[in-house]
Amino acid sequence: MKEELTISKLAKAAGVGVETVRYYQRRGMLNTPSAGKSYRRYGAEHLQRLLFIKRAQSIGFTLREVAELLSLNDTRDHRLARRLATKKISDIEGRIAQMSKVADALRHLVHECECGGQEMPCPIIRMALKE
Amino acid sequence: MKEELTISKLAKAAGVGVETVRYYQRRGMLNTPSAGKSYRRYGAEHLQRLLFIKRAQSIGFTLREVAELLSLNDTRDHRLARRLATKKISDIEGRIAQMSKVADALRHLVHECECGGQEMPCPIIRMALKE
DNA sequence: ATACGGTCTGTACCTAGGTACGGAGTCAAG
DNA sequence: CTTGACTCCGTACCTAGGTACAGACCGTAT
Repeated sequence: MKEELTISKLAKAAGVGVETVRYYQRRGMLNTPSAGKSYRRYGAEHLQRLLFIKRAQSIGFTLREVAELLSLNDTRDHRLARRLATKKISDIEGRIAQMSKVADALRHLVHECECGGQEMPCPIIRMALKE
Repeated sequence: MKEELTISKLAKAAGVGVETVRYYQRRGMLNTPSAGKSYRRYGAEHLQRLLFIKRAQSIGFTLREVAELLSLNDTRDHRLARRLATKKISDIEGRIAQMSKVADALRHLVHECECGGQEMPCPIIRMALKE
């Protein structure tokens, strides 16, 4: 593998800032290649890892969880990875269910609000009061 | 209306901490009744507001947005409340779509991992790399 | 060979959303 | 009337997830 990217190229390729890359390194989520008296060079695996972090994060994983996922990869413990992944799946399902309910409620309220006149209290505000 | 609750009763009723109540007051989201040389007393409307904040927050509104919603309620600007709610709906829909894709991918990977042997690299980690 | 711009290290700062604490006043039970 | 619990107020601190320096060093185009 050619280690060809400087840190700023790497950051740019991943769509993050240089400081963010360093931050992940500080958190131990991204290894820091040795500099050898010059600048560090980064390769495809670093980029992959950064993209992984970004994607997992955008899904709603915290950095701590992302780190956990990454370390599973490193330990090659398939069973554990499966357990975590399975747990994560039900997490996600739960969150989706929650969010669907909320979206439904909001849709209903917007509709109700459109129908009601200006004089009544806005139903969007009242929504949150009842389960 | 009877203003009967002390701050700790109020906080408890809403399921938050006393300090959190004060924090919301500092943020101007909850008014601070005058103490009149004694302890402040809180009523049902304070509790309602606190519950609103909690619920709206659990839905994914930031405190800033919650404050905005509350002030909308105060100004009775239905159109703006609707716009906010509508925007939030598409936010939520987007996140649901994202999360569904991820859940699917994870399910697929868990299956694949269960079928593959220990010797192959765990596919669960590889997931996030491809769209 | 020097100037300009990127890198490295360390530390400081930022927003969001709280949480904790110190010191003083107040309330209510015994 | 004392004691213990609660309140008030101001300020400090905390985690998460970064972002921004400063000062020194490196590397490349001119």
